[in-house]
Amino acid sequence: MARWQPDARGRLEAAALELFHKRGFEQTTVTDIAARAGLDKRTFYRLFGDKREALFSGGKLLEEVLIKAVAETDAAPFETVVAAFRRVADEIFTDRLDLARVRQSVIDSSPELQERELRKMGSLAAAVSAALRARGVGETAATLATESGVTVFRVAFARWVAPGSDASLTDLIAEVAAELRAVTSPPEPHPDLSQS
Amino acid sequence: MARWQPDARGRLEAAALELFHKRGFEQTTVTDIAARAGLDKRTFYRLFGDKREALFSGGKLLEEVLIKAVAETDAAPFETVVAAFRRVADEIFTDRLDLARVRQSVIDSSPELQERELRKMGSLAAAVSAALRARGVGETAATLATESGVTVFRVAFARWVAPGSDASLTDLIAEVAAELRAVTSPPEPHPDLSQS
DNA sequence: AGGACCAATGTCATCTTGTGACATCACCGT
DNA sequence: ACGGTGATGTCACAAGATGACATTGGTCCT
Repeated sequence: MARWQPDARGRLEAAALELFHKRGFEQTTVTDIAARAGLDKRTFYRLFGDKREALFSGGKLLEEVLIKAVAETDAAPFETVVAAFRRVADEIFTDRLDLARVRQSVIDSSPELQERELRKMGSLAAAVSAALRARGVGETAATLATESGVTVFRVAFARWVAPGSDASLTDLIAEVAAELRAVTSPPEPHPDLSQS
Repeated sequence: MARWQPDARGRLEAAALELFHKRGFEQTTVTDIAARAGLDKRTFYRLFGDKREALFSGGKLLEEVLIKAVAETDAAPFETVVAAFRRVADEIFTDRLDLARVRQSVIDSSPELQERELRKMGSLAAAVSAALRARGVGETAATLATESGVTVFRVAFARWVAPGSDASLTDLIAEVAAELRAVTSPPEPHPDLSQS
């Protein structure tokens, strides 16, 4: 059973991350990636929809864990989503800070990759929202709770990978969630009339 | 001054919207668009960065109006952003429902266009957040208020263009903002112990 | 054993996107 | 009139993406 090297997909992902990091996304050709993995360009396109997708295969696991957590949690919508993201932080991102940093630096360097990341977040949000609705949450509440939860996760994630940071992602998510609650709280009737 | 037909950019935008709508985004070639506008493919790429950009030129005006509204409003961060979007709704989207519906149907039909729309929203959010920070709002609060405001706008906009809807975008934004506040309010300590 | 079959990969051809380099052409001010 | 100038057209080409077909070992069935 040694006709081909095993795990072609994994080799291509590793090669892509490496080359994107070293030369930049635009300067890396799909043929380069395939060659470094000992494969052909055509094989790359059989395993990935396009050049960017090699960086985003982990999204599937993320979505699965998240959906499962939502389905198993019984709380108010927004709290459920936040709790689900905290569980994801524990189960998936702990011990992967270095990888996350490299990956994020690559994404930050390319608008094309940022677009794809946004799209992944969007489909993630759609799945979470569907999971909430499956629990009886109304459509609007599900959407708003999900979007707010995703916002919290994104801000917390950005802090987590920022240089010099050392807090755990779980804690950061809890902190940012509290801050969002404060920001969206109904305003004081006359906030400008007194100092308190 | 009739060497060339005037408003090449506008003609290309109209041609792109028409062809994307009639044949679909993928099935429309840049050469098709240029030909229909009586121009050359190369000219298209001088006016637009890529094929999708022909659908998103309005974003610049949107950002300007939004930034101006944020700069001129003096209220809490989230309320400021919501108010700014309501002003945008009045100044830009009123009387453009039909166009918005066509445009949205085109975007909804193509993942590539959805990616671009997400990116536009992202840069819009960055600009709004910067405008808030220029008014002394802290970085985290600015980000969270902006992202929440954008979420409100997106949900309201989706309702506005949905078939059968007839409420004004301004009113929808106010409604959704109230719903988001409700969703992110701190939860009751023991919500399952009594019916109230 | 021997051949049919299969799944992963390679090869080739082709279209489209996007861009650099250069040509064209009518209008402009002097 | 003449040489800029700016918007446009023409040509060439690398890279992304995809369909059609070939290759190649391994598996399974008889």
